[in-house]
Amino acid sequence: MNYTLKQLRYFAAAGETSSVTKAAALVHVSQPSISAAIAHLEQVFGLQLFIRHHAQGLSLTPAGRRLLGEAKRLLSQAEGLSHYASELGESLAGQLDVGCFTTLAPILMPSLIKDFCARYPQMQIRCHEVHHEDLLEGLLGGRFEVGLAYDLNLGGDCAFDAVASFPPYAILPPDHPLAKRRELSIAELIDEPMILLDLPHSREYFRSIFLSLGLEPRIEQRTASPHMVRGLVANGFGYSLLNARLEHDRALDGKPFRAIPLSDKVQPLRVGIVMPAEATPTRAAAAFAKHCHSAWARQRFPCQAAPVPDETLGEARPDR
Amino acid sequence: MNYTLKQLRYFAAAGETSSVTKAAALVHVSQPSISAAIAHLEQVFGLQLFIRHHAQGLSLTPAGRRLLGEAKRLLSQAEGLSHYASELGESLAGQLDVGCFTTLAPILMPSLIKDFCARYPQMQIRCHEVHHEDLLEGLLGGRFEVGLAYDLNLGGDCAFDAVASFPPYAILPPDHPLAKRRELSIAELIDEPMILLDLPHSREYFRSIFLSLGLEPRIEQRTASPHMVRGLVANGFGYSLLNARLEHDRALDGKPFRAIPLSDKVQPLRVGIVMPAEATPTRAAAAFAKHCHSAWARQRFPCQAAPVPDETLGEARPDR
DNA sequence: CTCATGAATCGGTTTTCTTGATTCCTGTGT
DNA sequence: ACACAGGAATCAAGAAAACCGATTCATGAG
Repeated sequence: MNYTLKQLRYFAAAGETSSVTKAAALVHVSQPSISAAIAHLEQVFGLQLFIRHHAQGLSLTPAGRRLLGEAKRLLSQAEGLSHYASELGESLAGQLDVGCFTTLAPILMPSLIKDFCARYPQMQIRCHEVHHEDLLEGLLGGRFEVGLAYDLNLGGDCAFDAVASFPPYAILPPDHPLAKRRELSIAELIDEPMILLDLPHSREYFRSIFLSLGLEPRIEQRTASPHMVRGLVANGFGYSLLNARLEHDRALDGKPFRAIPLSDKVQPLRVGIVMPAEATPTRAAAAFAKHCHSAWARQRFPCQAAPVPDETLGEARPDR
Repeated sequence: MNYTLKQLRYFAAAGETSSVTKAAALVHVSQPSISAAIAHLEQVFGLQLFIRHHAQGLSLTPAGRRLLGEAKRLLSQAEGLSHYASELGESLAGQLDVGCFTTLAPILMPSLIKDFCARYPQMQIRCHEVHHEDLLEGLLGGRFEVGLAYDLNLGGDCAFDAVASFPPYAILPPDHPLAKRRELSIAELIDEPMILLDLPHSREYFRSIFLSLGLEPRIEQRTASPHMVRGLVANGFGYSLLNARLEHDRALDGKPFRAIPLSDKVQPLRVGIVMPAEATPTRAAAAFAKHCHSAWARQRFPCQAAPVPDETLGEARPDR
């Protein structure tokens, strides 16, 4: 058997007023309740808290007086916990853990974080660069509150809130015969050797693009790194398709390549906020999501993605 | 509406096991109880603590994880309070406030405190020198836990536990004709001028001694200070009766006097432990009371009082 | 001696806690 | 594809407790 915060509260009231009746008035409760609470505490502590003066109120015993201080301290800490909890839910202060798809992170997050923290100086964002599976697992496992990723293959557990759309574009070696074109169709490239960005989900995405046109690419090389793709293309191994575009069209080894929009109507890759489907987001998480939307609307990112058209926005969004 | 320590306990268990069922087993309670507690906390905090994986347990949200730490801290503090309370009641450590009748204090308390603290090194005694009324008020008002005083006129609110008895003795100027006697009867002194120790209760006590013999003293001077009484006697103003005896029979001005036992069968003044009647004493208080008894039995005090004979011991003692 | 005050006690009522049973969902093994 | 096991939510019912109004009891004041 143990005691209750409520009993402590009643005890503290009685200790401060030296009267059961006054304490009852103070905490808006009947006099027997106070009496019972004190009796209960005295029983579980095996300790006399008050000495009763029959028609003259109470006074604390020395032990009771010492306990009163501790009790009040505990009560205020309990109240502090309550405050802390609501702060966690409502305030725009503290730490927000964001999981971001690896290749997207260095392109998007720095300016997002910078602007977000400028707007909410009390907040600090910790960005975790993870792969798709880790992102989902981390979101569901509570390591992150928000994720930023492509909408490939999210399970039903996570809701995707599209923010920007990345149409695929072709990249070619600068000396390629088609490299001067303003736009290209996939059909024109189909016989060229292709470098495939071979990541768990991107694989299937690019495959679906070719399938939708009834074509089959001639895959020359496959690599899991976008930088490697650019390097191979810049060094003349073939063409490739990518979605995220860098500010300057150069591979990491400094060799240039050409990026050319596609004329085909193909499904763009969408980037958006990912959150656990049924979880009610924290105010901070919601603010971050909103910030992503407005950041995209306000300024174009170096990656040059188009804002998501209105009719495709916000689907699969959690309803609270 | 507010939360409960029990709910926090259930939440902590769930947070640590990441499972409602395991938590239920951990705290020996049914699974719906855990579920309900979590739901309640989430409601009052307006904050999602867990995300539920339908057939796969729970995991904490970031907010929940942060709250878990605070919750566990609060819980351990609550437990600490409980421990502290039982310590207060049971342990022989900490502070014990003793109220002692003013004139008795410098005679009795120093060695009592010294021996008590030697036996219980964790304890420290604070001695308050007070008058009779203040002693009773302080005991009932909770300023002291134990009192040491004469048994004069305690109200029914306080119980007296006799420890030692002080038979009255006469003091005379050294050049008085009767000063060389080994003992005296009051009848022999009755025509001499008397110095009365005129304190609230002692007054009536000395009066009752004379009344019981059918005599009336010839009161020459009255003073509220025992030291003053001795000074007046030593300077030849008359005789007096006192109870507490000093180690050396000299007034504060250095003048000697003579102390002579009385041959009359008069009621001695008893000294004892005073405690609120209905209060259950702290272990420390009980230990102090016991210590007083054994100290008296073991050694004679400078005041030369006799130990209380068994048959008069312990009357009006609280029954628990 | 009566009255006012204040705490304890007592029954009855309402609220909350707790629990077993059930349902619902998901992952797994056949 | 299917049954099945594991696990959380839900439900209804019963138990415990908290709460309250009324009463009682003890004390101090007038």
